[in-house]
Amino acid sequence: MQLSAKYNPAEVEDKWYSYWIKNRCFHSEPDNREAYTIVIPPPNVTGILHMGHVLNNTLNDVLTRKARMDGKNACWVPGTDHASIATENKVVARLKERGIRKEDIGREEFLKYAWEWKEEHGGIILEQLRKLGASCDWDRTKFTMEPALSKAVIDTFVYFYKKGLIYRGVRMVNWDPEGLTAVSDEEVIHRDTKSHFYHLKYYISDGNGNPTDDYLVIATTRPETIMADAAICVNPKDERHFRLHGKKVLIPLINREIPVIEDDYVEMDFGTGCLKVTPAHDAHDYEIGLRHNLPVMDIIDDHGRLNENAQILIGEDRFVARKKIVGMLEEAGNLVKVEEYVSPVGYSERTNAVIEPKLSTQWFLKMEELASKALESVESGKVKLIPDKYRSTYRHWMENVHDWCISRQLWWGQRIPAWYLPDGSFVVEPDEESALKAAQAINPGLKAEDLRQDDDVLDTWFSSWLWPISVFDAGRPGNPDHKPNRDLSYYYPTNDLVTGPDILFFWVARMIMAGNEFMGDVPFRNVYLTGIVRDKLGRKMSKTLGNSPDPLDLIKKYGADAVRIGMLLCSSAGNDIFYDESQIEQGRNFCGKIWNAWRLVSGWNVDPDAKQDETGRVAVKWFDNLLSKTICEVEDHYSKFRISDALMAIYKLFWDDFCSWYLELVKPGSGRAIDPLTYEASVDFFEKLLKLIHPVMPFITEELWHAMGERREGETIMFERSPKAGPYDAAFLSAFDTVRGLVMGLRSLRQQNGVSPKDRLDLYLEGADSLQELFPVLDKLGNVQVQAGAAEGASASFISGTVKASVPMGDYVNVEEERRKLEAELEHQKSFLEGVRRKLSNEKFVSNAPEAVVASERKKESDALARIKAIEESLKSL
RNA sequence: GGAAGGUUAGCUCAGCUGGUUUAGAGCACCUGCCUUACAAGCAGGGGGUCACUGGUUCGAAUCCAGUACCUUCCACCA
Repeated sequence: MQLSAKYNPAEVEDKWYSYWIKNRCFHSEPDNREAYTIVIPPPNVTGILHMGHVLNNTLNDVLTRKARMDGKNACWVPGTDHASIATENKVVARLKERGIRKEDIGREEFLKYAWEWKEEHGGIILEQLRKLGASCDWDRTKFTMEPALSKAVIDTFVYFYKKGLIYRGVRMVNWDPEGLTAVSDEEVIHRDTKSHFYHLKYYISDGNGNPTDDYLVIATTRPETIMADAAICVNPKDERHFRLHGKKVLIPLINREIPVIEDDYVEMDFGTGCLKVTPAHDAHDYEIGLRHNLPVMDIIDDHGRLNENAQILIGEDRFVARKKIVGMLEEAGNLVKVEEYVSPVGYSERTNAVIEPKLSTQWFLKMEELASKALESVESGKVKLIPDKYRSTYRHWMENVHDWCISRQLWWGQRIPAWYLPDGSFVVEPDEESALKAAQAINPGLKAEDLRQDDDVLDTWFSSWLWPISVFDAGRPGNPDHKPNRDLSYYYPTNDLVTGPDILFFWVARMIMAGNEFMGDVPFRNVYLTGIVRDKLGRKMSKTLGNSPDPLDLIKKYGADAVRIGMLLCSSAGNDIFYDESQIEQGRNFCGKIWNAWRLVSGWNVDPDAKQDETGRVAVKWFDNLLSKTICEVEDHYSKFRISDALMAIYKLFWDDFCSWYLELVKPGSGRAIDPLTYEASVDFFEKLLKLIHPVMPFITEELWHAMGERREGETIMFERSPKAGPYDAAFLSAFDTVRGLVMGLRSLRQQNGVSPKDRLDLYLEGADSLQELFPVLDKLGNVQVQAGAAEGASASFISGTVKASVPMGDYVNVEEERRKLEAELEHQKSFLEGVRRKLSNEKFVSNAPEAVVASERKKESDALARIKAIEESLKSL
C-alpha cells in the first residue's frame, strides 16, 4: 500500500474512530479474563473540553489501552456529572436573557428548562472525548442524575439517616441578598476592600440598665449590627480588661444590656481587645455564642434590610443603615474614632453583591467514623496515592474532618427525601408514598397534601461519591443487602483512578468512604493525581483569563495523537503542567517521523535470492536485543505510573535507535534490493514498535498497522498483545554502544577538522578484539577501514569505553589539549577507584549489602581499572 | 495563621539505595547540510559553581539543620 507523502491526521482519525465504534471494540462484558476497570472522573454535563480534561483523559486512555493490549478485559466507563451549581447557574443565566426569573416560574417549570438544557448540551463533552481517541465503553455511559443513579443517592440518604449519621444543624451560609439565594463557598470571591474601622464606646451598666461613667471600646467594621449584639467578649488573660469580668454593658442607642464574657478566641493585640459578639451575623460569633449559650437575634432580612428586631432604622438597607447609624452614634457620643481599614470582603460571584453571613438550617452527615476508615484504607496501602506525597495531606484532612454539609439551596439535583408534617416534625423516606405512611404512623389523620418536601437538593458530591459503584449497579448503594449484580461483582473494585489533586478530598476520599460503607472494599487500588494545567506564565488555565486554548482547535491543527503526546511529555505525576504548544508540535513531528519510517521500509525492493550481509545480521541482532531491553524499561515505568518516562523511552527507541541507527544500517543503497531475512526482521520490528506506541498514539499506529498487511474487517491493533521482552545480551548491547561512541567520535573529528564524511579513512583501534563482530557498523556508518595497532604520524585519537581509536588527521590535531583532557580524566578515575576499593575492603559492607550491590561495586572497580589502563596507554602514545 | 510540597541548562522536567552522570533528557539556541523516508529533517556544537549558608562523609544535586523565594490546600482575624 502506497502512503501519501505527508501524514494527514484528520482523515485517519475519523476513519478509525468510526471503525472502532462500528466493531464495538471498546465494549466490555464480564468474562473469565482478568478485569481492568477505570471509571471516568465525570465531567460537568454542561462543560466543554479544556486542557485539564485532555491531560486526564489521555492518561486514562493510555492506561486502558495498555491493559487491553496486555490481555485484560479493559473497561473504561464514561459519563457525566449533573454539577448542580454550575448547571443551575447556566440555566438561570439563560432564562435571564429571556427575562425570566426562576422564582417566577417555580421549581417544576425550571427543572423542565434544565433538562432541556441538559439534553441539548449534555453530550458535547463526551463527543469531544471521542476526538481525543478515548476508548470508553460508550454503551455504559452514565449520568449522575439519571433515574437509577438518583434513586441510589436517595437510598443512601435514607440509609445514613436511619443509621443516625445524618442530622439537621444550624450553619452560616453565604447569603446573596440580591440573588436571594445561598451561594457556596466556592462562589464567594474574597476581595480586599477599603472600609472603616469604627471604634465605639459601650458604657458599663450599673446593674439596673443605667450607664455608669466607665466604658469599654470595641472596634467594628459593621456598626449597623450592634443591635444584634449578644455579648462583649474579652480574652481571659487580658489584664486591661480584668475590671470588666462579670459586668454588663449597654448597647449604644438602644441601651439593651448584654454581658461581658471571656473567650480565648479574642486576640489581645488586635483592635481594642474587646469583641462584640453578634451570633446571627458572623460565623465565628455564632460559635462563640454556642459556647456561652448566648441568644441569637437576627436583625437583617433576606433583602439585606434591617428588620423590626433592630428597633431602629427598620427597613433601611444595610449600607444605608451603616452610614446613618455612624451619624447617630457620633451624635450620641459613642463614636471614639474612625480608622481607614482594608479587609477581605466576600462578594457573590453571580451578582457581585456583598455576601451576608446568614444562619440557616442545613443537613449534615457525620464524618468521623467514615473518615477514620477511609484514612485506614490509605495508610494500610489498600489504596495507593501516586505520588505518595499526598498521603500526608490526605491524613491531615482526614484527621481534621468536619461534618459534611450535604444540603444545597438549589433545584437542580436530587431533592432531599425529607417530608415535613404540619407540626414541623419530619420523616425521611425514599419516596412520597412511604413518607405518607410514616407520617400517618405519627398522626393517622394526615393526607398527602399535608406533607411538604424539603426544598433543598443534595450536594453534587453526595451523588458522585457513589460513582464507582452506581455505574455498575445503582441498586447497591444504600441497600447493603442488595446482592451485587454481575457487572458490579466483576468490575468492582476498579483498578486505577486518574484525577486532579484539587478534588482529593471532595471526591476521592468520599468515594473511599462510600466504597468501604457499601461494598466493604475500597473503590480503586491506585489513585494517580495529575498536576494542574497552567499556561506558560504559570497561571491556571481558566475561562475568565481566556488563556486556555480550545483542545479541538489543537486536534484540528496537529492531530489527536500529537495533542496526546504533547500533554504526556511534560506530565510527571503530581507536578503542574506548564502547557506549551511546542510540545504538541513535537508530538506532530513524531507522527511524521513514524510515517516516513514506514514509507522507507515499505518502499524497499526485496530480492528473494539475496543473502543477508554481515551488517544486516549485526543490525538485526542488535535491535532485537535493544527492543527487549527497552520493553523491560517501559514495563517498569508503566508499573510505577511513570507514563511520561515510558513515553520518552519509546520515543527515543523509535527515533534515536530505530530510525537513526537501525534503518541507516540496513537500508539498501539506491537502486539496490534488500535481502529477505533483513526485510522480514525490519517489518517485524516495525510492527512491535507500533504496538508499543499504540496506547499513546492510537490513530497513526492503527493506520500503519493496517497499511503493513492484509487485515480482516474488525481486526485492530488495539486487540493485539503488547510485545514481550525476551532475554537480551547486555554485553553485546554495551559493545554496540562502544562502537556507536566511536562512530560519533569520528563524525565529530571529521567536522572539527573539515574532513568530509564521504572521505574514507583508516581507523586504528587498540583493545578492540571483542568488537570485531561490529566492525561492519564502523565501516558503514563511520566510513572507515578498520586497522589494528597504532596510527603512524599525526593522528586524532579518542576513547570510547575501553577502546582507543585513532585516525590520521594530518596537521589538525592538538596534542596538548588531548593530553590535558586525558590527564584530568585519569585523575578522576583514580580517586573514584580509591573510593570503591575502600568500600570493598569494608567487611561490614561486603557482608551486609545485597549481593547485587556488591557485584556492581566490583564491576565498577574492574571497569575503572581498565579505563585507567587505556588512558595511561593513550598518554604514552601521545 | 496552620499544613504539605517545590527551587537542577533559556523553558519543561529526570536524577529511584550518597560514587562511572567530574550533572542527564526533551524542547529552544548556534554551525554545516534540500545526502532520493523525513527541512515537521540530517550531522555536529555551545550552555548549569544542582536557590543560599552551615553540618555529616574519603566523597553530597542526593542525607541533616537553618535562611530566602515559589506553589497548592485549609483557616481567614472582629
